[in-house]
Amino acid sequence: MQDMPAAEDTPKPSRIQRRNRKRILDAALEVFSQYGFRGATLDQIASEAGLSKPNILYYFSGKEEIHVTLLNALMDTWLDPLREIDPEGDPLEELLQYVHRKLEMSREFPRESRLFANEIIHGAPRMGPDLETVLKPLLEQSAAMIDGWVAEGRLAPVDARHLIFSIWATTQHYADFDAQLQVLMEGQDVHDDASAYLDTLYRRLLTPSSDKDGAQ
Amino acid sequence: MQDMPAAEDTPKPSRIQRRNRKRILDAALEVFSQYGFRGATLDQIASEAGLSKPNILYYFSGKEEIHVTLLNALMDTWLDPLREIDPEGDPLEELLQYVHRKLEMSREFPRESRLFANEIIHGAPRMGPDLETVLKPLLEQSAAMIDGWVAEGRLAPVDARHLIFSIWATTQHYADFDAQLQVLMEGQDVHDDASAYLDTLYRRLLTPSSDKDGAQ
DNA sequence: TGACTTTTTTACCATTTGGTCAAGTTACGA
DNA sequence: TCGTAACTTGACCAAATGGTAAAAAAGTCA
Repeated sequence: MQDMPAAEDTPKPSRIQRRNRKRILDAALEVFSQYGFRGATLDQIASEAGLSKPNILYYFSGKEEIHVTLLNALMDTWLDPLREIDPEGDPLEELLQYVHRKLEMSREFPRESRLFANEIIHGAPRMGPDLETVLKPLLEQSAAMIDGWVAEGRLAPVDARHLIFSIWATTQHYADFDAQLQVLMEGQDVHDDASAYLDTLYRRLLTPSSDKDGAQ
Repeated sequence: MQDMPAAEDTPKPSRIQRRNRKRILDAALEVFSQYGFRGATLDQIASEAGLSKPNILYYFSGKEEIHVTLLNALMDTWLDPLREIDPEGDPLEELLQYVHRKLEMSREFPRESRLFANEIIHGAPRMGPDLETVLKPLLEQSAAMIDGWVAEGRLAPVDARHLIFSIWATTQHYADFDAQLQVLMEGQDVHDDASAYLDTLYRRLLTPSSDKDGAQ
């Protein structure tokens, strides 16, 4: 955490300041997630936010800073579901709940998902540090927890890291590839079916063989 | 198929013409997949191709045409693995083979995967028609085949369309989110583990219960 | 080799776009 | 109500970028 550029360290964000920064970030999320970093223009963001371009640059030092701000804010909420897994809970149910929470986030925050996906696809030029310092430790911790569950025989043997990757992939897919799904499943209730399918998928993968001492 | 602009309908592409068009498309794939459509510049593509910018515009009418050409060419090879599923083969093995072929494509053609992902994430502005006319029929056909297998009890009950979506998601993830994986799994042999994991995942999902007549 | 076609390059635009600046305008405490 | 600080804007840049035009160069074939 070596931020705080010593220039303007939020002494006390005024009411109007908070409001406008929020407007800008909302607009930027919309525009960036739709057109990508280079595809988005400050004019678009300004127009979407209902502010003038110079006014936007009054609140943020540049296009880049807006993008980075969004990405940082995103990272936290994005990983919340993973943090909420209870190591004391029932392994299978905890993981299934994680899947469902993640899928729910794809439905509720598709723009955030696409913003993130876009950043990673392009090599994560602005997220390298965060991935290393925030995501990686959390992955390691979660993987260790899952490994523990497997060792105790409370989950079927599974590669913990790739399990997590596949949960990310399958759930975020519904947000990131929405345009494709719209064409392929026009009108159908994609998310409800997805929820049922993913439940089946991970239940069959993770349910320990009920032989002899088999868990529940 | 209402193309063929009546202007230049490839009478006979000269040797040098084929060579340069290929160079340009190679370079464009590299640049587009890395920076996205708007993020890529003709100068970059030209430099990567070892040609001058005007020279590129001699072979393609514009940036857009290069991109569309790439996308169209991609669609075909991209769907080949799905077409190769043998309706007469063993259901489980056919589908597992499909998974492995798809994963292999992610390893061999990550740029193509990212190009495609990028296009879809941004709303598929240049692929709408192709998705409808090429992808959708193929999906329907494949889903029908899988439904048939399930009905015969040769596969565990499963939502065929979402099964296919999840295969796409999990395999392409390894190409599209490579930057993230590099950080999280530095140095490790991601693909081999992925291959084993996905095999387990889909085997457990699809293996029909070995009881007498199956069904749940 | 000479006439003709294909390919390549050297300048050059016109527009877009991120960003600046100085001059307003508004909010707010004393 | 006045003064100061916070906020907003119109007018502008400079650089980047997609694309054009016309001439030069390189092939090609008789």
